[in-house]
Amino acid sequence: MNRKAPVKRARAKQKRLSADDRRSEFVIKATELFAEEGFGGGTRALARKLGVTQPLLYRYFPSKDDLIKEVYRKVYLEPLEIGWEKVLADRSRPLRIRLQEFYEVYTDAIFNRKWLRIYLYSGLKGLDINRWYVGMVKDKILTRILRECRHDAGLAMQSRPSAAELELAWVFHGGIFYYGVRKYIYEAPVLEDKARMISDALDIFLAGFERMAESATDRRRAPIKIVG
Amino acid sequence: MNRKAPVKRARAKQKRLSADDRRSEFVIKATELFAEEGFGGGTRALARKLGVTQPLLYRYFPSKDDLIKEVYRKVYLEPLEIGWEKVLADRSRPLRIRLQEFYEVYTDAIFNRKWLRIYLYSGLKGLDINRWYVGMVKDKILTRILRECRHDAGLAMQSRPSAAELELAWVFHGGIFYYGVRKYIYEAPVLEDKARMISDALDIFLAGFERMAESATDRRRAPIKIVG
DNA sequence: ATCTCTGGTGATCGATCGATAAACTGCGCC
DNA sequence: GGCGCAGTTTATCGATCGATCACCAGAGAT
Repeated sequence: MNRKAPVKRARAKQKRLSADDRRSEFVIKATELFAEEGFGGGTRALARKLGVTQPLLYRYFPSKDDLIKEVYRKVYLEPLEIGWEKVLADRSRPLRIRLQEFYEVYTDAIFNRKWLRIYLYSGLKGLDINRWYVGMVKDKILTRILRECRHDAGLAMQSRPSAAELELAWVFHGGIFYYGVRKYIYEAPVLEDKARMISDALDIFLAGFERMAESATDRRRAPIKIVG
Repeated sequence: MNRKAPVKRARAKQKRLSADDRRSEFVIKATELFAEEGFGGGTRALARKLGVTQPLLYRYFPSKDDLIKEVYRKVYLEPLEIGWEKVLADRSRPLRIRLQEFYEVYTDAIFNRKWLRIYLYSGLKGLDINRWYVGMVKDKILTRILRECRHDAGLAMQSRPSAAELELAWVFHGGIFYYGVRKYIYEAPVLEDKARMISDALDIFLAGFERMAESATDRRRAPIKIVG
């Protein structure tokens, strides 16, 4: 056998990229792959998506875990790039409008198959970054929303929201989040008008907050008991 | 080499079980394993949990996939065994009480690490059984709740709830569901009093439903589009 | 034209995966 | 008390996984 034949390489395309480009291409395609297959997705499948061979991955990342960490970083930090802090805090505009705009922008950022699946997969792994993100939502979004609500209702300011208030905000926030899960994870039919969904959810949240604020001032809430 | 030495077996315990017992033990332990590791969890790790060897699995299940299917069946069908249909429909009791009791019982059934994790893992796989469950929640729970709400508010009965109403119910339901996810998946601190959380969520849902019902009587809403 | 640096490949290793076949062992039955 | 079957193990296969190594090739500098 002539093993020395200079096999004229019929490679589809010799894709010679700069190190930075190749590296970020790895992260992008890895995000897509892991979003679909979970983090158990293979490095060979990933290389195939790039049109390169598998060992090349290890020129850019010491291990698969390091690649995964980069995927986390990118996914979790992406939605934070929108400056929604100011949207919520800008008291020159009506609270209702601010909340509506914030949730429209926020859900625009995270309601897509890729983000939601990576988020759920990493949540199931119980990673620190996931806990950090949940804490961030609590501190930077829900606490801020509650502060604005209290201000809007003319209530006394307090450094930290009560546990019940916070839970109210979480249930509201979670309800909206679950809309994205139903649409992009379960692929179930949903009310197509997302803005309308947010608007309706806001209606009942704000009404509920006012009710709770009122009842908290005059009478103590009677505990609910269920017998049966 | 004396390869025929009758090695007196020092097995910890010869656990000789009946076929039925062994089989259900496989399903139980597989549920625990897959809940923690995902369905990528290995058959050897599963066997180790049972204190048996790995090939034994294949005496009871043709393949790992068949075992997984049994896990699905068990997990998805378990919460259905409570007869919550009657709890919701029993009009001799106040609606508010019925809803409170239903959600307390329902969440007692599904708010645990095992159930929620299996549910999320299988949801990410996009299986038919998951779609079936979501459809079941819609038809058997949310639609029924809305029907009872309409009846309670003295509104005209309609065979199927409007898309906006359904979405309202979904956001409410999802908000409660997300409480379980936060507690058992993210292991984040939550308001410990689950009944109180349900009660508060119900307050704002019912108030929101009434508001929507009122506004629907005087002015017409724009038509809503549903997309699969 | 050649040297060199670096992006990229081919071959392969050890571990682990799901699955199979054959041997063994303990319990119930006659 | 020995037979037989059902429950279990030992050994092993082929595929696939992440990772490593030596080598190749193409673009820019000289």
